Amino acid sequence: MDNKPANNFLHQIVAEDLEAGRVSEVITRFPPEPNGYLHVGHAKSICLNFGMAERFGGQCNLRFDDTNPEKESPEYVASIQEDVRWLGYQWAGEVRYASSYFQQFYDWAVHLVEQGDAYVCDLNAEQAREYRGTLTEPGRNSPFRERSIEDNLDLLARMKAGEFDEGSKVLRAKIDMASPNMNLRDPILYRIRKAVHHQTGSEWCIYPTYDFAHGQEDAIEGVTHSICTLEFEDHRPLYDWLLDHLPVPSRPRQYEFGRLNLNYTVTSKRKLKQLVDEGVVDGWDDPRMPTISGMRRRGFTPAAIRKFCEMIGVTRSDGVVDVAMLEHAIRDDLNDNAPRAMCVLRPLKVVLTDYPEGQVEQLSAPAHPSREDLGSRELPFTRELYIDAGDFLEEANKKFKRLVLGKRVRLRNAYVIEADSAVKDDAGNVIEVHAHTVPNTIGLDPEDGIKPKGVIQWVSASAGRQATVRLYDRLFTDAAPDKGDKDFMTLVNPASLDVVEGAWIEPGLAAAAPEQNFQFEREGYFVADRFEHSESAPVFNMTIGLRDTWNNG
RNA sequence: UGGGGUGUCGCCAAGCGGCAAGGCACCAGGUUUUGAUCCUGGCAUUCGUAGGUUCGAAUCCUACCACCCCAGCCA
Repeated sequence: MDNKPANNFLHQIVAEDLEAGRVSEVITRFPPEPNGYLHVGHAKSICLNFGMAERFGGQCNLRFDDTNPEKESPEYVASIQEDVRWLGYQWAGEVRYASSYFQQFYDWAVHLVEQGDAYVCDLNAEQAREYRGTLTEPGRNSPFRERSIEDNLDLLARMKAGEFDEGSKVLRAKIDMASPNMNLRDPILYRIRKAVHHQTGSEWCIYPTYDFAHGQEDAIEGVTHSICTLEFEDHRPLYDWLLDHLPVPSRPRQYEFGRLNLNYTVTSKRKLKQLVDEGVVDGWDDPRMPTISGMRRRGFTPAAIRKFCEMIGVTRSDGVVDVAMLEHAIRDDLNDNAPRAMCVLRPLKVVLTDYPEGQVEQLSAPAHPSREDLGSRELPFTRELYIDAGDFLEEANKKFKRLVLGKRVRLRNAYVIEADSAVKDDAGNVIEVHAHTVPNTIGLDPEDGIKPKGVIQWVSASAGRQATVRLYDRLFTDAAPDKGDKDFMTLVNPASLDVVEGAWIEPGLAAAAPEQNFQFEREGYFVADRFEHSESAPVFNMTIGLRDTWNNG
């Protein structure tokens, strides 16, 4: 309970509350609305809320804030639970739903009316907007503001009974139409929505607004610290007003933190949904998406995402985090834990003219340079093999540490070879390289003392397997696709996906389990696709390339 | 021009009156059968600006400036 990652201002608040005895235990909650898939911004909130409970020995609830049936669906309810679990968190007890408290909310609405603190208003949406005033001008009281308690009670009951049309009436709190805080200008508590709700069906035709639900949900669940993002700060006075005017069972407190912004990324459910709906990506879990499920499919690990959230911290300032930090987090995890393997993305055949046809040597290579516990794998070595086309040049300067005619290069985990000639097609393209092995160089330097310039990966042409490898680049070409009046849809990177159909992989890779991570040496980290990879038709997704400091940055 | 916030290195972020942590990125070396990893070193005489209080301020006070949020019967 006391081995903490970094400290942040909320940890301090909670620690002080515990110490002062203001709360005896910490109860937090992660309250998504099931109207989209969770994204990396939610991961920050999840890590914060669940992490807080973990750190202080409390509990964290998963509660769906399902007060708007028109935008929600069971698909989202399911995906959200899966994502939270995948991140490694366990919520306290059963999953909760705001909708399961609807009767209580209604009873409290009646309570407010009886106290003279709420009234039924017949203004339509446009009229209500007019009466609300503007940022600089106070609003005016609704002509329905002074209805009698009896009338309000009757009208509210009939709203609930379905007697009125959508939009014709709302229940509003009677606070202050002249408040400089717009949220206090008689905020709407209930609206009529004759929609089927994914949890309550047709039981209700009036639904509470966020403001009339959130604080009470927290109070019902005994939430002590209700953590939300900065844009709800102006709602806190209303959150408190409602709790002060209702006979709630506990008194939660709201605290706000700055939401996560990532450059080259959009994190808005609306925009992510648009990318999905317009087919820019293949779905919410497309590996290019910053959704939890997209990152999962891309090969990110829960540990890396949690590490990232720890790195960026929690504050009240809203900044833009460099995606390089997210990339660092996943590289760091995978460098430690991903087995190494070899994959040739752009195959160029090499024939070792001195190597006997039909001969196969089973070479053994460690799965990881420092993790002996990860074991080793067998690499069949044969006369014909593939290297990457980018690893050969007929002639090159000394900076080029790969294969050059007349020069040597080490085949990773195998022999040093020397290139003799290049075979070209009619157009002059190199289609094959003839080379020979330097004897006795498995695990040893050449006996003549002439060391190879570099090391390159290879795959046996006869024993290797072919695979589909998907290479990804950032989804947006602009560092701030979300900012200003730019249309983010026009900033989509046309080259964000590159599907390589004819890649060659070392034989053992075909048997990889879906979601297994690897480092394809000298290329990057890859993962066997969660849904489409199979031993007979291997499919790998690039998680992130290796850091490359070759051409000065 | 109303209200609520935030301003510390290119980015994130410690700092809570005693003399600017750390991470990312970047740069320079070293090791290396991954141009990776790893290791070493460098990287804010200065904390939005201007005043003030104090022996002493990023930390307190004042004014100003910049940016973000709020006028959904969304959350």
